[in-house]
Amino acid sequence: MLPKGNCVNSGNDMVTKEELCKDFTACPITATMEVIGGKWKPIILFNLTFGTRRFGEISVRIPSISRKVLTEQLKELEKDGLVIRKQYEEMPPRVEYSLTEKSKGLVAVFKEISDWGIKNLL
Amino acid sequence: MLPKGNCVNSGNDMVTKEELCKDFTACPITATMEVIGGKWKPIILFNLTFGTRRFGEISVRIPSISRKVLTEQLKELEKDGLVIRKQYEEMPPRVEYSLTEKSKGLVAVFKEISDWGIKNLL
DNA sequence: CGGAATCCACAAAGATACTG
DNA sequence: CAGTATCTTTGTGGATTCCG
Repeated sequence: MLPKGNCVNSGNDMVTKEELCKDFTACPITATMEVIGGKWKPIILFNLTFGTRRFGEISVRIPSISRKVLTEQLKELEKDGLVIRKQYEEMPPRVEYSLTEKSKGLVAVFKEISDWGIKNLL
Repeated sequence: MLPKGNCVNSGNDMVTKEELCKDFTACPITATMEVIGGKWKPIILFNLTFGTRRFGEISVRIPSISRKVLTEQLKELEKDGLVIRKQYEEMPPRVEYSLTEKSKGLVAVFKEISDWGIKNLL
């Protein structure tokens, strides 16, 4: 028996090592950070909280991200169900990205992160 | 002039490129993620939200992090003023880590992240 | 315009062994 | 117990070129 308290439940009860590992894999913090974490995803998602954006718009608003990386990140976000990609068959091409119902719930998360950052870092 | 809306202010007003870049460097989301982001820091900090922990305790509760990386991450967190390191001159040695006033404000952040993860990912 | 493909550099992380 | 030191491995991001 180990003291209870992995990332999921870090209280003071006792827990077996098996439960610890099991809980660890189901840690909501880890799971969320894997999906919205990383260097760029929070900024991309936060950008989209203000509405639908074209690829080029996002690129302009986040000047320091390369288009290659932006493409990769958007693909991952789409795969995880956090953004919707809508492609218009026009010339020149147009692609629009927007949040999903799932990711709209992240607005509260970004608000907390932003508030903390303003208060403690800026 | 560009459409206004970097990571800080992604509304629809107009903004100069200079303002865009200026705002970008001051983005509270980016600033916060640089300090609490990464693969391990959220878990480490979340662990400490339950109280003071010894190095070995943290290591047990986060089985998948190596002690070397845990040491590195704790050092960075200490440098950024997010954890306090208290060393007892005993044999065997004892080192305790705890949150600072600054990082205690992150509890709300982790709550939001955790709630969203439970609802949408687990 | 919105990518895809390729190559490259660097930093972060893991493995292992050792120590006050 | 709580780290260091060293080496190796992995992965993320950058630069460039090309395409429908």
